[in-house]
Amino acid sequence: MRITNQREIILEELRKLKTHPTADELYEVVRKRLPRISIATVYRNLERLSEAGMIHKLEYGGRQKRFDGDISPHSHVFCVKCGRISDVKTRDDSEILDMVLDSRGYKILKCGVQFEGICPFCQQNNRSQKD
Amino acid sequence: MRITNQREIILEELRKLKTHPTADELYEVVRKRLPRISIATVYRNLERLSEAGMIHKLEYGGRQKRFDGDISPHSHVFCVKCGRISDVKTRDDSEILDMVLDSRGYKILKCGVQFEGICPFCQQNNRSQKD
DNA sequence: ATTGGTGCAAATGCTTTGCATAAAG
DNA sequence: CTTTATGCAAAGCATTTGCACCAAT
Repeated sequence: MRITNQREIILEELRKLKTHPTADELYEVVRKRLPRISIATVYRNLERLSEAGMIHKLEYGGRQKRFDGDISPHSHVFCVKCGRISDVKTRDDSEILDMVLDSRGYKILKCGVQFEGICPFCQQNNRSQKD
Repeated sequence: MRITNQREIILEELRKLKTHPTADELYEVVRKRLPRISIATVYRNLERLSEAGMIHKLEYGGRQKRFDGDISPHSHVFCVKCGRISDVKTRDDSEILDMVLDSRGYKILKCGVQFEGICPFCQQNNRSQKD
C-alpha cells in the first residue's frame, strides 16, 4: 500500500481521536491539515486501512459507520439515543468462541460482543445529543 | 398497535422464513398475497414490530438490514462473502454481561455475540453468491 | 368520528464510482 | 514510466418522509 500524504494524515488523526468518529467527522478534522482533500479520499482510505487491519470499522445501529484507530482488543457500547460509541472493558474475549455449540457449517473468522445502552450524557438529558 | 391486514401478513410471512430476509426480499414474498402493498409499508411495519419486540432487526456488515421472526434467544453468523445470516447455537447468553469490567457510565440495555465467517456455500465456491 | 395506517412518489443521507489529473515507487 | 491514489461531481442504494386517501376501532 502506497504511503500518500492523505493516507498518513487520515491514519494519524484517527489514532488521535478517542471518539470513534464517522467518516465525515474525521473528514472535518483532516481538512484542517489538508484543505483540498475530498471526502471520497477519506472513505477510500478508511476502507483500505480497515481491510489491512490497521484500523477497525464499527457498524452499529444501522447508522453511519464509525472508525477506531485503536486495534487493541476491546469491546464497544453503542448509545441507542445519540449513536455515540464508547469502549467497554471485558474479561478475555476468547471464552466466547468456546460458547459455540453449533455454527451450521460456517467457518467462523471472528466474534465480538456488542453492547447497546444509554450513555452518561443521554441519561442526564433524557434525550439525544443529536436528535 | 392496530392490527391491519398488511401488518398481519408481514409478520406471518416473516415467521415462515428461516432466511433472515432483507426488507425487499420480504416485500417480494408479501406481494404475492397483497399485490398492491408498498415497500414503505413493509419498512414501516418491520420498524414498528421490532420496536415492539415482536421480531428482531439484524444489522451486520453495513449492508441491508435483515429481519428475524424468531425471537427466541440465539446468536447469528454473518457470511462476509455473500451476506447471508444464519443461526448459531451457543451456551447461556447471560454469562456475557458478567464479563463486563467497565462500561464507562453507560446503562447497558442489551448485549449480544456477533460472529462473522464463511458460509458452507461460499466455502465450496470460494466466492460469493451475490457478488 | 377519530386516530393511525397505507400507497405513491419524491427526498434523504451515507457511501461509492467514473473519469481525468497528479503523485509515488 | 507505470501503477496507484486523488479530487470532483454524479450516481447508487437502502431507507425514510410528505401527503392525500383509507381503514380500524
